[in-house]
Amino acid sequence: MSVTIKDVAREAGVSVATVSRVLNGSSNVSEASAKLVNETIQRLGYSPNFLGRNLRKRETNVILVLMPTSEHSLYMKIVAGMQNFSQKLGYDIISASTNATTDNETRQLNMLFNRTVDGAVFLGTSFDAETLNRLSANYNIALCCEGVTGADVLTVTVDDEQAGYDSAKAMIAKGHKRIAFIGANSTALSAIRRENGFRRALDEAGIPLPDEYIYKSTYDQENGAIAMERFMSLSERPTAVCAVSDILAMTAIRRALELGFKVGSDISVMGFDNISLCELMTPSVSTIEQPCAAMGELVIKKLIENITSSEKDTRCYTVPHKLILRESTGD
Amino acid sequence: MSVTIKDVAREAGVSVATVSRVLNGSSNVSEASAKLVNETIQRLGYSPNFLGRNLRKRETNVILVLMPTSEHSLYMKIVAGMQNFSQKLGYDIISASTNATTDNETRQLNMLFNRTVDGAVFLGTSFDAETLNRLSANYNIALCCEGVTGADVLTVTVDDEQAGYDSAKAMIAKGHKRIAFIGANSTALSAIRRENGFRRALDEAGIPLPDEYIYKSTYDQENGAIAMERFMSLSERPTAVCAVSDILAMTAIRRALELGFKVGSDISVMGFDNISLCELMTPSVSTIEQPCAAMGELVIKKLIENITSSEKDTRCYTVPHKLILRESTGD
DNA sequence: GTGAAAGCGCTAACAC
DNA sequence: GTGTTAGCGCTTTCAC
Repeated sequence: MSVTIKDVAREAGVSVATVSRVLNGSSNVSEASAKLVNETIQRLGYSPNFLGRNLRKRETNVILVLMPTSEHSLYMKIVAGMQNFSQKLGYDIISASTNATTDNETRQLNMLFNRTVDGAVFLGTSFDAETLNRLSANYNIALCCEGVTGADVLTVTVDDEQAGYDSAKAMIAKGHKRIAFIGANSTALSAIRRENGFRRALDEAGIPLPDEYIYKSTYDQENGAIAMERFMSLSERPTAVCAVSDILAMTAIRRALELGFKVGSDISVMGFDNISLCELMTPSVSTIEQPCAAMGELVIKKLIENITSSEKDTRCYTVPHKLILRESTGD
Repeated sequence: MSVTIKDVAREAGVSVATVSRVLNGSSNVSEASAKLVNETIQRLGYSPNFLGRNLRKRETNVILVLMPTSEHSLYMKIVAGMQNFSQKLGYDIISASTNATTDNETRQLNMLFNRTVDGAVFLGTSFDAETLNRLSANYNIALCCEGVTGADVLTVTVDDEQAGYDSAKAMIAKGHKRIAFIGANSTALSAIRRENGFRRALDEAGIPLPDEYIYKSTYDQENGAIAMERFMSLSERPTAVCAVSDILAMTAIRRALELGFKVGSDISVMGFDNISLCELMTPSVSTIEQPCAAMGELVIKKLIENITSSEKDTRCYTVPHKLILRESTGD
């Protein structure tokens, strides 16, 4: 049914080795046979079976990307960046969503164990440092976007502490003196670091931070609304809010509007990520941009280096973020 | 380096055949050796190499999903539905974005040609009917969400004509007499059908449809704003607008707000798809829901049937849509 | 119930 | 330049 290298060899009157050579661009083949073979390939509609090839070469040139959810445009942008870049290096990217469950994550990782892919990058993971270290010792893996404390694994993120600092600093620069924070009390390292940066900025500016100005829960979108409601019911309301994600900022904004406040004047709101919706919303959302394409490219570059080299780079790389001011902070 | 079935066999003191048998749950193996083999597998941390297995079995149990863009939550929801479902049938889903270019699409399809996957489903495609028919003759493919005229290929969509009809009908039921339409003059069959349904509803109700009430361009988000601007500058402004996508509806809404109109009273707007943002936006967006999970499940079910059977089902299946009214139409 | 051996489609020595 | 051949890791007859 399916045409194989053998068929091509027979039809072209050469050996399978010769066909393989033209397939792989080997120089040791005469122009004449190359032409003949290529014509035969065309004529038979032959396409090499990569199961055979990959089995023999013990590599697949495919990298798996695992993410907690595929319904977050941030991840999609990162994956797109990876795809564009890896293509040039002859690698394919395939991706899967784990729904943030360890079960799914473990199951998806089988592709790594069963040698269907050469490496994996986690856009957030539910594995602990120990598990990751064990994985990293035996396979080529990397973390992107979200690091894990104590994990001695190749990692690419923004400088979350500095980004949190910059976010707060932007509000301070606008003259705000009462600034609240919507965080996440998950174990997410990025959220913790952003909060640390936020606190440092207020600290440096001598701005007090009452406990009621900090709302920490999960990344679930409704928490933005809950936080805002809580803030705006305080006797001394904040005039600005920094959130650890755009989605949280957006639902916070929506609730503020519903409560009758003018966003951008009564209350300013900063997001984080710069997902495409930031521009679409009314008001548009100020935020810290994560450079998705750059992060994706760097992590893929480093991971492929690990795959193709004998030594393993397990360092943590940082890419530059960017402050973007829009209507939600009165710009 | 990597532990193979041979290692397990040697360590357990049995033949590779026996190991293979316990791996595949064959009944013809004594309880004793099964136990022994399983222990050895555990001890050595063995994981079967699927390249070898798939090569031998000539199947991968993997299905490829190709989509124009991964930054559309509609597609992500469909893929999620597919994933949850296919898992039960022992299949994995991998997905890739084509950025709507034939080049990318062709390149991605190599996974089908090189036998890395058993089948492919297109969430929209740039291939013409002839190409698809040729593909379908030699491989297991399916279309989901977006059909192609003349393509004799397994297809699953909503009844777009009826959905367009229902969208307009909902506006008519609310008493609107001047209803405009934001469409797409792309070759997208769904957009054409939705427009046909829209026209039928107005026709049946005896409502005139001046040319200026139809704005057709591409699915690019800015076109919603352009359309709305055009509509609202007419001497006789429409009081309702139906769009072929939520994104177009949302940018239309945003522009209407910017122009000082009250959305839901001055102008009602209907979207299409029911992406999660519909609820998040202010005002929330009325729409026609596409049943993502149901579409994903059905197409995967049918495709797997094709893969595992000798005859090929190339019919077109339809799944039920749902009208959802929210604030943007004054509800 | 178990093992020996063939072979899935391919690449890469090795010989010529 | 080219062909022969071994073997990647696995499943599956076929004997026993």
